[in-house]
Amino acid sequence: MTRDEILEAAAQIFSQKGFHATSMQDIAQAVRLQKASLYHHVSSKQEILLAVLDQAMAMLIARMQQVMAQPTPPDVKLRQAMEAYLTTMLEHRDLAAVLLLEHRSLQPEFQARHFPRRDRFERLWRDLIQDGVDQGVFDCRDPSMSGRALLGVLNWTITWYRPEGALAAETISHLFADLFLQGLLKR
Amino acid sequence: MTRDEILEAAAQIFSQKGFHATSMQDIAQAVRLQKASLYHHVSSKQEILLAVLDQAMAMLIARMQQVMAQPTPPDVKLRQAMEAYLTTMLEHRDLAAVLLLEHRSLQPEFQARHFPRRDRFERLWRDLIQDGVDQGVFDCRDPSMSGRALLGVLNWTITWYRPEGALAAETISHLFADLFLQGLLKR
DNA sequence: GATACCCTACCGAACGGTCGGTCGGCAATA
DNA sequence: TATTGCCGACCGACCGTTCGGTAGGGTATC
Repeated sequence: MTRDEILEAAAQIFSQKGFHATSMQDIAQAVRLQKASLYHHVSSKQEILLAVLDQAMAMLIARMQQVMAQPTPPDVKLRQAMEAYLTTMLEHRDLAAVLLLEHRSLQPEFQARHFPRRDRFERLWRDLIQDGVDQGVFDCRDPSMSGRALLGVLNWTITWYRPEGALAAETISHLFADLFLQGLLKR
Repeated sequence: MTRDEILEAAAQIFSQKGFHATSMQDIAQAVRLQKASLYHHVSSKQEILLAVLDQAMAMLIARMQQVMAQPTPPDVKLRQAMEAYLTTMLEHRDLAAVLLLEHRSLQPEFQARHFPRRDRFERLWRDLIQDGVDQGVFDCRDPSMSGRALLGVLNWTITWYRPEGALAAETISHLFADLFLQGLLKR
C-alpha cells in the first residue's frame, strides 16, 4: 500500500460524498487497511485533502502551460486550452471534483497555501482573453468577466458529466468553444 | 422565534461552512436558542436542508415563470431570464449557494423528491433555447448542451460573487448575456 | 550459520470530544 | 387546566487521532 493509492481512494470518496461526510474509516476500508494504519502514510485527514488539491492543480497547470506556451493565435489557443482543460478534468473526474467543490473544507492555514496557486491559474485564462482583445481578435467589454464566464462553463461540467453519457470530452469542448466564440445568435 | 427564522439562519451557515460542517449547535447559537429547542420547530437537520432547498427552488421557479410566460422573442426572453435568475440568486445568495452546492448532502429519499423539481427547472432553459432555434433566431448544434453551458456560467457565479465587489447583478447579467448571444469573436 | 538489532507496515484498543437527537419538566399564556 | 415555547441534562454513536505492540524481512556482528 502506498501513499498515492490512499490519496486516489480518498479523492474518489471525497468526490462522491464530500470531505466532511467521508470518515477515515471509509478511506481505510477502500484500501483494505485499518484506519490506524492510514496514519503511517499520512499525518491527518486535512493533509490528505491538501495533497489531493495539490495533485489536481499540478496536473492542470502542467497540461495548460503546454498549450499557453505555444505562439498560436488567441482564438485557436483558446480552443486548445478549453480542450486541454476539459479533457484533463474529465479524465480525472475525482481529482477535479475535489478541487472545484471541496477546497472550502480546507482549514484556513491550508487555504492560504492553496488559494494563491488557484488564483495564478485563473489569471492564465484572463490573460489569454486579454491577449485576444489586444490583438484585435476578440471583442469584449470586460475580459475579466469573460474569463469568469468561461471558467463557469467549464467548471460546471464536473457537476453533470457522466462518462457513460453519449458525448466525449473532446466533443463537449468543441461545442462549448463554438458557442463561446461565435455566440448563440444566428448571423 | 419562527421556523422561517431558523431556516434563514441555517441557510446562512450552510452556505458558509457546508451542511456537514454545520452543527445543530451552530444553528441554535445563531438564533439564540438551545439546541434542544430547535426540535420544537423542525424535526431533523435533514429536514432543515430539504426545506431550504425547497424554498430556494420555489423562489427561482416563481421568478422565472413570470418571464417565461410572456410572448417575447427568444433572444429578448433569454436576456430577461438571465437577469431574473442572476438577480434573484445574488439577492438570496445563501439560499442559492445551498441549492447549488449542498443538494448532494440530502439523504437519498429526500434527493428523490428534490431532483425531479430541479430537472424540470433546467428543462425550462433548454426549451427556451430550442424555441429560439425553431424560430430561426438562434443557431446552435446542440441546444441541450448550450443550456448546460448557460447554466454553468450563471450557477458558477455563486462561487465568486461578493456583494462588496464593484459590479451589480444586473451589470453582470448584461455582460454575460452579450457574451452568450454574440460570442467572443470580433465580427 | 546463529544472534541481535532495526525498520517498515500494519493492527487492536482506546482516547477525548462532538455529533444528532430525546426526554422530563418549567414558566408563561390562554 | 391545556397548550406552547423553551431549556438542562442526557444518550448512544461515531469522529479523528494516538498508543503500544507485533510480524516479517533486511543487515550487521560474532
